[in-house]
Amino acid sequence: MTTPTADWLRLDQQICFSLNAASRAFGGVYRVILKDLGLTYPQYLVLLVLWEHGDLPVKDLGGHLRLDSGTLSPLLKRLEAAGLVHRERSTLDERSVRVRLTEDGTALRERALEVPRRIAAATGFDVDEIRDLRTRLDDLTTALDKAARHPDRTPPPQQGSAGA
Amino acid sequence: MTTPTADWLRLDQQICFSLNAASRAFGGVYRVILKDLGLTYPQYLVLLVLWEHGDLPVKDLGGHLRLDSGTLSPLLKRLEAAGLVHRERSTLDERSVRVRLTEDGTALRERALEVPRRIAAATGFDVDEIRDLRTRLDDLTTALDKAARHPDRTPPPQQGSAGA
DNA sequence: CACAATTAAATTGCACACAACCAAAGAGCG
DNA sequence: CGCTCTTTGGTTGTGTGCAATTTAATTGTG
Repeated sequence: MTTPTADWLRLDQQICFSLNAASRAFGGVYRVILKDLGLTYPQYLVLLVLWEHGDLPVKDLGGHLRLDSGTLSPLLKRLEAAGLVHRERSTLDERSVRVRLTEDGTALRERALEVPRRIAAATGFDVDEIRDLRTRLDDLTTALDKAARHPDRTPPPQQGSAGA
Repeated sequence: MTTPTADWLRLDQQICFSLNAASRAFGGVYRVILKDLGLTYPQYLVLLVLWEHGDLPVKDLGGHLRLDSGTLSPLLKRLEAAGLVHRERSTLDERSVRVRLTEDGTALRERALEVPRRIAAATGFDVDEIRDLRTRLDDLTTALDKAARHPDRTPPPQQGSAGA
């Protein structure tokens, strides 16, 4: 109504594109900072989960990170080649592969403690702003995930959605 | 001060990870919606720019999207194979390659007008919320880009930043 | 004009993401 | 036990994203 349809393609771009750009900008900063540790950003995320939760099967790791085996398998192979984690099949359930930190992987945590401060400094945002932003993003993710599971049960914006 | 150093690795994870997760969640929704148009999300972004600005050299396209030729070259090759754009070297400056929409590429815009409405519906956010979020994300991107260019000239977060 | 420096694209190599498919192992049931 | 179904990881193929290198064209300087 208020916006001509022709402008929608610009408005639309701004939402998703801003998110995409911010995500890649973060990636750029992490890339610089994590280079000292020999890690990529996704590898760092995997280690964060392991440092916090200890040994985990690949399945649970993917649950925490929202990643599937197609992404995690080669990534974990590289972390194992770097000597930071070790993979071993569970004896109870041989389908499951448990990911365990090596001594080097555990030790790397000490050096990683520097990372958050440097990232926070790079953003220039204070803690409250960050927390607020995070909350909104998580709400957005939840809504989008739900929408992705159902194909498109969204009623047109006109008309009251009395259908429920 | 307020947070034990050991918890920083969790706080840190939440900011960047929320952003990353939201970005990928958006990607998932776009993937479903754009499948009808035979486009990926980055390809759609390229077309958005071309629909808005008309013909552009690869360089300017990358400027709008914050992407370099390493990403754009193969992407544009695929768009050209799909018959949506055409590439031709400029006669004035033969280093430059101009990207031009074909008739099919121009016509696709009509069908793309549906996309923003479906995306907006998927988020469940209203226009003001979206705009506010976008503003913050753009601020974040600006800060991060600046920080990425300078290695690490950020003073410790204590001390009032009276410097301005 | 010769020649170094710069610029625009393309190419190569590496690392995600994700869909689709595959194989092995477990679970449930006759 | 045999059979099917499900679960868990792995593999393959496609498409980005980005660093580093290469090639061709242009610009700047003497």
